[in-house]
Amino acid sequence: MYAKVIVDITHEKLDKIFEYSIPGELEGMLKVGTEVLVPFGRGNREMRGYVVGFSDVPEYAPEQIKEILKCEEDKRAIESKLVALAAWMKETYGGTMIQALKTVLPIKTIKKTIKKKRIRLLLTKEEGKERMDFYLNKNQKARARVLAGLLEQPEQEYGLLTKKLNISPSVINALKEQGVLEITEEQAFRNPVKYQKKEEKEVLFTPEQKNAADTFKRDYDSGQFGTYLLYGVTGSGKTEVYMEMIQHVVKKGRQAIVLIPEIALTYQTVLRFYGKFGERVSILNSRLSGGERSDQIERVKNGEVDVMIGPRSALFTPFKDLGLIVIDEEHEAAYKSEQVPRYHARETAIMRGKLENASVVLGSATPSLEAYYRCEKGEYTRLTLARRAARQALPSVYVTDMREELKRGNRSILSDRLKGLMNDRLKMGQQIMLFLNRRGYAGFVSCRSCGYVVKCPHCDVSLSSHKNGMLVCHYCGYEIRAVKKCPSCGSSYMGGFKAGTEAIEELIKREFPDAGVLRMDMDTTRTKEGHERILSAFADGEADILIGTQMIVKGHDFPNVTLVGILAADMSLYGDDYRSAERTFALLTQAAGRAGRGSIKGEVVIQTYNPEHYSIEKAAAQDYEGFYEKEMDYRRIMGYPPAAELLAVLVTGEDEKLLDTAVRYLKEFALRAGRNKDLQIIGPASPFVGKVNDIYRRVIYIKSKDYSALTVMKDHMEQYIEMNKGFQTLKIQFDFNPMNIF
DNA sequence: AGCACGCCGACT
DNA sequence: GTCGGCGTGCTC
Repeated sequence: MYAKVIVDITHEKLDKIFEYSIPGELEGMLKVGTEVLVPFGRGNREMRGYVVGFSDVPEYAPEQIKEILKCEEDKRAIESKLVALAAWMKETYGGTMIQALKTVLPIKTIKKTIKKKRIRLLLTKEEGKERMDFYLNKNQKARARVLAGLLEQPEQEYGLLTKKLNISPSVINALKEQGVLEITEEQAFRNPVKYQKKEEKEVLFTPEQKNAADTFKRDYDSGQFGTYLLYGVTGSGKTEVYMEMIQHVVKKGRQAIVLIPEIALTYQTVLRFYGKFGERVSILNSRLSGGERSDQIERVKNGEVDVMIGPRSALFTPFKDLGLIVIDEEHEAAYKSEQVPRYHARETAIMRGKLENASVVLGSATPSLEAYYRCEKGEYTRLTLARRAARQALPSVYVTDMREELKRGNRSILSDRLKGLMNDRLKMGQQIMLFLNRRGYAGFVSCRSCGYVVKCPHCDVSLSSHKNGMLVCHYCGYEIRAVKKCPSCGSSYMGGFKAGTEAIEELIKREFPDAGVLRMDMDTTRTKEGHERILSAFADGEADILIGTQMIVKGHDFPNVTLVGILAADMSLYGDDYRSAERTFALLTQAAGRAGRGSIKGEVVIQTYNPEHYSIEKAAAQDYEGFYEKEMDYRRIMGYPPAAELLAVLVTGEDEKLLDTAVRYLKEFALRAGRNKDLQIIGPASPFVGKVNDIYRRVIYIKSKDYSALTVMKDHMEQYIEMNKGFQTLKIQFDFNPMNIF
């Protein structure tokens, strides 16, 4: 037997799998993920590595294969479990083992950049000069180079110095021996958030909240570590329930991970956790510097942290004894990775839970169809919070049909009803949120005469018009001046489909000149903390109206908001994507849930051209179950997840002809390989966006009732691709149950 | 990364 | 000749 071993993933050159033979006494003791000690390199120095697979036949020249020295079964079980998780991810989502390991053990890569080795000169200026003459006399050029560098700046980074001066490690070592310099490794952990633990307020739970927490605790205490769906309407107090569960787990000496979509990871949310768990909480987010990130990991390893809050990647926090993983807003698309391995945090969390005997709690007001479906099948336990925590009523929701408005001669973006209600609120000093549902369409420019649409020459998407008179591609950043005349028919009726937040802001300011207006979108939040600033300004009552896109839906609680207007509610219905209806329903429900969080009952106006579509109808009625039934029917008929399993094979390349041939071969191979199986193979198709940055894209879809049939197919295809040189210039990615149809 | 190998200039 | 520094390349 032979074992595949990964030695160290921090250095690119070693970033591959090595093969070792397994000595008799270790036979049967090794598993995927086990840490082993192996001889490495010419000097056979001992190195730590991880087993990532096995084989009966060696792939490498057998006479050159060395033996594993020993295995350390339990010593560092944490990382071993994470490696085992990586192996599962590779199997389930495709890609290489190294890619999987890099996602799961990012600590090491980052650690090196932080735990920076530095070189410090130990000599004074005079001593240095003397030494320098000595080296020059002996013609020791490299040593002189280093010394000269250090005389200029006595302390420098190891990597920087060696690269800049082209110095090999042997030179540094020699100088160290001579006492000219020393090598230091800095290490100081910072805590990114300063705060004080507030004295705990007594939380009064509603019967529903208590019931949910108690069910969890009972199972947990009896050693049942399952998956729960905490299905609670907006404002039902899911966070309190999470915290109660976490506290239970922490009291038993175990740790918890809380996943939050990046956009919802606001200071406010984090503060609530700090208030309860004090310094033993840590956060990971993209705004932390590399140093701060690795400090947090170091704190975790030292056992200084009980609760880690962060986005998808925080799932891999190396806790010693993980007891609970919470995934808030479980339906969010951000939980699916866009990079290989394209894993879903929900499934991966459940797998990690299995490996570590931890429970998983998924929370949402609008659960993903997947999660709800698994509840129906009895795989997850459902915990329901049907009422708002402070007993506020759910808001009243009105749907206005914009076609009717048009017929009545109202050509404005605002329906008469919304405008009327807005005037009311402004008079009463209450706040309004206007939510614009735009996904990719708004702002494109077309010819009203011939229908010509201005597109990006490098990407297969239309350009968006910006206020500064430029047309911009949101995929590659390409920019041109706005055209006045149609390049196709020459007519001058070129017009933008103005529906961006900017345009709406202008209109609102004109319509309500006395109201304070804030706008929040990609442009206004680009700066660091811009997001936070706008939200807190609005919370402090500095403006009456907040206009924004998806991002205003999450996070802050605004008790003074009593009216929510949803403009162009059906925008997200127009993608030919099987998840459009689900996304629309979730967005509308979440947006509507922003209204009436305080003591006054809220109202919501949904403006649409499609009032009879079930996602809008059911969202207006706040009827999740009704929506679920309808949507599941559709998924069943069409064979989309979660009714069936779907694998997208995305192939990209610069040479369109080659791409087409390769994809045709790949499909033929899939047909042959899946001949006797219950598979459906569709395509190849040009995706919705067929070209990005001059790279063409094609996609093949494979459907099956059985997920494992798809992973088997993926393995076959991976082999086929590796064997055939023709695929070398192309990039092929597998996406299981993709979040959108490409 | 870190180790050994082999090249090349300097010196007994 | 040989000693020792320095760059290069490889690691199952």
